[in-house]
Amino acid sequence: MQKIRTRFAPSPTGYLHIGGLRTALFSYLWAKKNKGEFIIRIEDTDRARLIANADQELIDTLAKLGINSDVAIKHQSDRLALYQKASDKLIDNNNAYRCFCSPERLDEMRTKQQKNKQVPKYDRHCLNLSKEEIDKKIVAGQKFVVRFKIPDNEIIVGQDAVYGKISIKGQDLDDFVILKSNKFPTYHLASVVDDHDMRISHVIRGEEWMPSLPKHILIYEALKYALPTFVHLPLLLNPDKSKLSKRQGDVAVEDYLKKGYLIEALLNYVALLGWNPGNNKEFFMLDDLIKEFSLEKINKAGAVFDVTKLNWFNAEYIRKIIIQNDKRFDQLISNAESFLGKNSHQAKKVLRLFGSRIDNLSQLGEDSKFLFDLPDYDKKMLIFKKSDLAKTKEAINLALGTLGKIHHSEWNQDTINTSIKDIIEKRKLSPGDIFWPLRVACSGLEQSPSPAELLEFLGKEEALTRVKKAIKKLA
RNA sequence: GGCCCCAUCGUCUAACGGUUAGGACGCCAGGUUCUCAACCUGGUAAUCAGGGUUCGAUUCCCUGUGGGGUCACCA
Repeated sequence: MQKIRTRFAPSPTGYLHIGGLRTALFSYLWAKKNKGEFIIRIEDTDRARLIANADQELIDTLAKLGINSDVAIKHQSDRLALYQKASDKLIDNNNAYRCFCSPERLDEMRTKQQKNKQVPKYDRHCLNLSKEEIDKKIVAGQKFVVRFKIPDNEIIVGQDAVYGKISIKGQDLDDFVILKSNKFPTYHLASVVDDHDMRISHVIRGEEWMPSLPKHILIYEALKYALPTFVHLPLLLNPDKSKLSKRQGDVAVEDYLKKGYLIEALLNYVALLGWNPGNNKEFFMLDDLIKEFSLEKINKAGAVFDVTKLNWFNAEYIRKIIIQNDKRFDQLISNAESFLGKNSHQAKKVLRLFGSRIDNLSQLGEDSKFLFDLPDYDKKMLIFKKSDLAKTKEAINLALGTLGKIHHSEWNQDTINTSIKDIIEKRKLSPGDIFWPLRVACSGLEQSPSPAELLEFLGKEEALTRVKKAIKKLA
């Protein structure tokens, strides 16, 4: 049995994209499910678009999410000899040829073709250069690229684990470049050579690569490499169904992390884009995904990336973690701290108060502001809609008296609630008569966590100060 | 435009050729209640169209339509 080996091969031209994350995740899951190996490989063959340190940031972001390479990470730029060798072999076997056409000539050719409503395609100007001509040009220092020679009249048939059989006529293909004039390989050559060299069993990548699958198959065959299993993943889409891109909303994984999305939620949501477990289960931690992932359940149609549902997952995870109160809660707290600024030392208590009221940690700062700085409010706000001024005054004064008698050590929700309910019963008040003004007194808001929670959070001293302030307003 | 791929509620999706087409998000309503959220209950909403094949098509085939991807010395 062949060992399952997958890879994620980003090019270091920017940050990790949500779509990239999904591809990396599926590759990782398939390897882990089969006790195989997952490999990260850096495809840095485009020298022009290269961004310094982007490779490391890509790797770090994946690591944060729990996705790590099982072997040392290689860069294609360190392996040029390998591609050169493959290119030479292809030339020797007459599967490829040198092309000395200048970019200007190619541009001209293409515009002419387009003007004539033809498909832009290399005209094979250099296909039949004689050995002497080639040598002369090389000696003269002329730059050249190496092009793969597409066999005429051949139908290339490929097999994909998701899409099944896909076939294309050779005549629809262009003699594509495999080695650039700077001796760097193009993606097509480099990825085939590397996937073979690294004994990749499953090539898992986005659907946008499907049109070049025939080219890759041709290279595999010309190089006499055994074909891996190809797995093309349906695209992630914008709400308008175009390929997910930075237009409306963020696409960088780091942006989501910075905005307060939890890793668990991100992975869970992304895993369910283009894949399903075959049942109604929808909560998956990484380990569950490894257990249940399968290639058969990958969809063909693209999936819209819908932040609304991500938000729901995020809210669910925030609540779950707070309720379970295990070590993940500590991580959540330190995560929350970054959104609370100078009040970060209160992160744990703020989370308890707002955990069920937010779907994102980034809301914490704004939502909890009133706890640290009471906003001004109108005195009319203190009167419950089904109550009146007299009753409100009576209730809040009674509350002040009762609360004042609670010892500091007893100052908690339960005691507070018991005392207030005691007043309600004895004085035949309705809960709204007393709870409502207490809420407004503590928060200056009409919507907030319950008064008892607020009172406890504020602590006896600050709580009573706010209640007294309310009484003064009513006077 | 050429080539390739795709098509179930608004979105993510389920359904050996036989189901009142299921679940989730969202939305709406009700319940709980001092507010909001959470929570519970219910509701809303889909097989792109037309032809076949079949006793029977969401499902298989064809055509159309729609959407997307791709056509670089970028990946």
